[in-house]
Amino acid sequence: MGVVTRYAPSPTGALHIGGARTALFNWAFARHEGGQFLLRIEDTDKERSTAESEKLVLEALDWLGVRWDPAPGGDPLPHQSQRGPRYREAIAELLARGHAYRCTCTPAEVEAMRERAKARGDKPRYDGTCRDKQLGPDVGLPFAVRLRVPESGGWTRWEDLIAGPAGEDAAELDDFVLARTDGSAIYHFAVVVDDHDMGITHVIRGREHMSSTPRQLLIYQGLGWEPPLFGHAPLLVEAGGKKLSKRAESLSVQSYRDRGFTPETVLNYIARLGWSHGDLEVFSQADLARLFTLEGVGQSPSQVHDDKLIWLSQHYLKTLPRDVLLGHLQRFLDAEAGRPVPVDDGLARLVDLLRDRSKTLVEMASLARFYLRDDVALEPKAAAKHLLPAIAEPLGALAGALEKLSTWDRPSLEAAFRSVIEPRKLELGALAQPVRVAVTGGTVSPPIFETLEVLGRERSLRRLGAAIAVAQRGSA
RNA sequence: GGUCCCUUCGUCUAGUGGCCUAGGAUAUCAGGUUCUCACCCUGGAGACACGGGUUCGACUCCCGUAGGGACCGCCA
Repeated sequence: MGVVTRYAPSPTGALHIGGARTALFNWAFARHEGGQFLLRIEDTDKERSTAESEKLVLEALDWLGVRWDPAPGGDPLPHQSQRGPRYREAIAELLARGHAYRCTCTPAEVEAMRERAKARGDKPRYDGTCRDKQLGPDVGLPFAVRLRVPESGGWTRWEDLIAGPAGEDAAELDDFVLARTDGSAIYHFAVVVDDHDMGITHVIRGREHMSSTPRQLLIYQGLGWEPPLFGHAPLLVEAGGKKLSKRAESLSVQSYRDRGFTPETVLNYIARLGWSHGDLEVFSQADLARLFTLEGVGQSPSQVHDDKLIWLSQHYLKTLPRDVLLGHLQRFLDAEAGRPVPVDDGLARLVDLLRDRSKTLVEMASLARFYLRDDVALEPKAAAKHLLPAIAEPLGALAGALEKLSTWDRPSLEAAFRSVIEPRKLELGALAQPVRVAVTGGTVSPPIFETLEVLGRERSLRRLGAAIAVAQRGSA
């Protein structure tokens, strides 16, 4: 029987990178083992679950390229909210087997007994008031259903695929609720039933779920089902060391996208958070499918820092195939230009020139601004420094030489520059920098010949002319 | 409070008793290259939380201490 993993988000907000990593680990493990990776929406909390959140989560997974397989039976995306009847059936089964019982204690009463236990210095827990009452379905009072936790025994031991030997004494657990008074199942129960029904063989999730694993094991036990194998990955924490908050908007997958990181970058980044493969740093999605093992997952929490993310971003900007890069870049180009931008030959070449100089797609689009728009303004500081009267004459000479050029390519452009600087004993930089300011408005751009070549004769000469006028006025 | 978990350079990590005067990456610093910015190249600084054991030998095993964290709901 093959490996089947799953990711089971609750749609209560955008997918943050902690969740994305869990999804990725499950995906990568399943692919590596030649198994299946399933998705399930845990929306039993009607208060907090929203369709918009679900959309955000799916969109994030899609953007990252994490694809899932349909569940047994063909449902591409099971929702817990649709499975109420099945949970009731399983609850009835557990009741019938004597591993659960009806409890008529009200939440207020339970709260009170917890308080009393705490006051005594004991662990706050349900005291078993209804455990042996043998209450039937006809008690006449609203009732919840609780698990009958075995008195003793090493029931909750398991060999964690990541953490190693784990578990605790069942005596530490109290008789927790499985079904609410309205008959609906609580999370721990729904998860067990779902994982069983979906044929999940390996549950890979965050460490925060580790201490609830014993309870789930007890449910499997009560139902007489074989539990899956568990692997609990260390948490992702914020830069300060705090747990990732659901409200950490800045850590949502979408926010990384909007900051101009490519999906390849984000995927690689989260893969290396808590997982490693020797000294390798760069992994494509295909690499992950090939190399991912649970042995490579570490034990300690990882902080989310931008350092390596930015380095990876730069790496992918430099190495991604041109069409892939342009696909990612398009929306940033459009935003920078303020209109839909057709990607012509010149723009494609410019993008190649920008690969080495951009940390993000946002920066790349910004550096392309001089090409995307004709309303580029001269930066005051740059103009004040580089467009002085003394440069007006050489710039004029250059404009004249450029106008006479029969071909507008790198060698011709360079020859034109030489014809101006050599007789005047100027350094190339003395002329290049003013020209750069003239055509891009600022002091940063790709090498000057390439910049002019890409911009084209018309636009270059027009901007040069305007700059010469500025230089002449310079100190006057 | 209880149970459980974690602890190697700032950060991500390699390391499964001798290969470790602890490796890589990133960040940082200094040089080089250069028409700007970057890229790139070279070099520097930078860690086994602490204390006890076990052992011929401990970053690696055990115990304790400290620090950090997760979980203890008719939330997921």
